[in-house]
Amino acid sequence: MTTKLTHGAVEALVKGSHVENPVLQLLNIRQINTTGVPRYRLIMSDGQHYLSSFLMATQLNHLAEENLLVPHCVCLLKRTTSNTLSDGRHVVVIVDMEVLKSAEEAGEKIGNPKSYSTDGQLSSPNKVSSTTSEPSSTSAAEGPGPSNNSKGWGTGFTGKAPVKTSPMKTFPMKGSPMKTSPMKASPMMTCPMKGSQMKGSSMMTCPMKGSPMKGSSMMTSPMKGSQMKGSPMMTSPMKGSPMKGSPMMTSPMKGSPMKASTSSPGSVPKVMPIATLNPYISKWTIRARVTNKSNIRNWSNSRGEGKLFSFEVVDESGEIRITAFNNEVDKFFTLLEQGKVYYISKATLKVANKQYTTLKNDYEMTLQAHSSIVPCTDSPEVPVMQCDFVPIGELENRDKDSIVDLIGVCNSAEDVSRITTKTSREVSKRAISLIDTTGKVVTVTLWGEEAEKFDDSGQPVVAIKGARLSDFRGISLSALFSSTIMVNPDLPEAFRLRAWYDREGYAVDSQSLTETMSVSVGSKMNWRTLSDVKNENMGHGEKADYFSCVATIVYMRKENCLYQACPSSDCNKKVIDQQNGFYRCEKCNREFPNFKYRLLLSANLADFGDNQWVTCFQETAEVLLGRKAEELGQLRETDEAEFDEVFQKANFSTHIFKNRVKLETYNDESRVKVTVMEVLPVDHRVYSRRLLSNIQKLAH
DNA sequence: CCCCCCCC
Repeated sequence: MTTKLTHGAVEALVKGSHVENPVLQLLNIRQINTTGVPRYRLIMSDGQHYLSSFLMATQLNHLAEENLLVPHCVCLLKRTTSNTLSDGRHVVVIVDMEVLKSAEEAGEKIGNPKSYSTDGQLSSPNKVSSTTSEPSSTSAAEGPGPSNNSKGWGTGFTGKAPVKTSPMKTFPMKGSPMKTSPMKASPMMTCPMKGSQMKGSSMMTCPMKGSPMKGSSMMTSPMKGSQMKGSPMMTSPMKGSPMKGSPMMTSPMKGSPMKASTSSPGSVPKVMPIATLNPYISKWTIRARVTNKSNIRNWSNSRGEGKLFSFEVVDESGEIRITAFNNEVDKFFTLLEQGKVYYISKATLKVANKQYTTLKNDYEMTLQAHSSIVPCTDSPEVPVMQCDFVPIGELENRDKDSIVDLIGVCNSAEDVSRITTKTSREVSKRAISLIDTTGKVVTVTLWGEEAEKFDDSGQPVVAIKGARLSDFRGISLSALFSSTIMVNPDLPEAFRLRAWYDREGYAVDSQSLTETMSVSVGSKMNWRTLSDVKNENMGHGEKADYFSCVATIVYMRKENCLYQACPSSDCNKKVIDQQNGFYRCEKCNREFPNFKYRLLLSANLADFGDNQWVTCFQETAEVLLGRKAEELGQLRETDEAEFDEVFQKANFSTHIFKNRVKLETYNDESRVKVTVMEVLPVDHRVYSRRLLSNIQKLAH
């Protein structure tokens, strides 16, 4: 059975008319650059027409690399954008697609497609290329792969064609709308809505309305800093947001209208999608919204010194980071406002260092002296931000140090505190706790002004773009300088979360990925059952092992639990009663008229599966028995019934035990010795789901 | 050309 292609789709895609999930056949694929991140240009056919000007967004490169994009395969184009290069040529950027039928299954070229002319001036789709771009039977039969021919159709996109559009003039600095001092660290510097103009914003239904969030102050809203005056209908922080519910806001992959993003002809420049930019295209203009503008920072290193700032921009196709240095800082810093849209051209593209980038773009941009940035006043369709939220329950599967976008309801937050860093800097920090529909909770640390200004009242929805995953206390996150923190953002995810939390989420038996609060201060819990300790041969290694368990004391040897120790403050050696009123310490080689009582308690701990003898020294034994060693020593001498009572009371009590386990050998006999390092109360915050599920998981 | 991202 032959596959039905979507006739007319090529034309529709080029013109930017809406066409729902068109099915096209790949006739050829070619890598158009030989260095850097590969970019692929495709010839696609709808059975009637073919067009060679399909450009694949790099996030789809895996399809080519996995050899799925073999000529004649049939593809479902789930998301595209149509654009016109500055020389007038049309490009269809494939942002998302899937292969419906392999080349093998599809068999051969479907129909007898003719070349689709993309421009009145162009008689063929390959004006800029050699004949290799024709999907003749021979070339179409070629498999994918980089072209060795530097003059092949791959060069067609490198901007060698004449440019019709006149370059933009650099926007003058005077009369800059920036009101705050550039150097002032505003708390809203990371908020996408900062400084956004509310005027003329159309009302939109606000899913947040009537939710408990209404009690949250405007101070925590991403709308903070917006010019709200003259918006009398504003009843909710979310309402009237210029974010306009763009479906592309959070997921570039779904629901994009396939509307041409080219501007109307005239003085406005032709605009290219960010996703199509690469260092091999020399002439381009993007129209994009500033989403995350940094402060100006100075640097000084062996290579020199200077100042810089960076910002991120987003359009419907993608996002990119842009950095300005020195003179360009002076030129552009005040011009660029968070949340506003600009035409940007003539900056330098370079490969982004993935180590530092939080954005989904293989490239980043550096502004140059001749770069042009011009405000775009009317562009509501430009999305506000792109987030790729990772469910909190998914975080366990992500690598340490990876950068993630996160959204959740802030169900609790620490107070802000001041800490001193290793480099003796003082900084504010605040840990907040986020929960989402996975029922998992994670702690995120906010820093600096983000920490100071954060308001958790009303249990707001918090979205964080670009937080770093850490393995501290299990799993936790830290906001970065480059993170964007949005409180009650106008995002579909936020509305869903709000509804979920208010309906049921507030009551779910949540499970924290981050070890919290009283337990495990400074160290990670390594939960084990007592049978695990044996089964895993814990302590048999060269170094001791440490584990934590929840267990019940089932027996304590009260005989010999106390000994008479050297009274020297740093010596706990057992002393010898000289029977003359003096006590001798062999270690100190001294006799003392007194001694101190020390505890050395052997106890048998049990959990549901096993039991284990452990040793508790002074501090831990005192916690278990609820008495000081000295007290117990006196009691044993004066009131044996009361002394017994202490043990009776402590027996069958349940605690969290943090233990050290090590194989010890004496007299050729090896046995595992478990020493209790710390005894903690069974705190329901910890001894809840996580612990139980871990124990259950570990038990089987 | 930066790339600091802190603390328990």
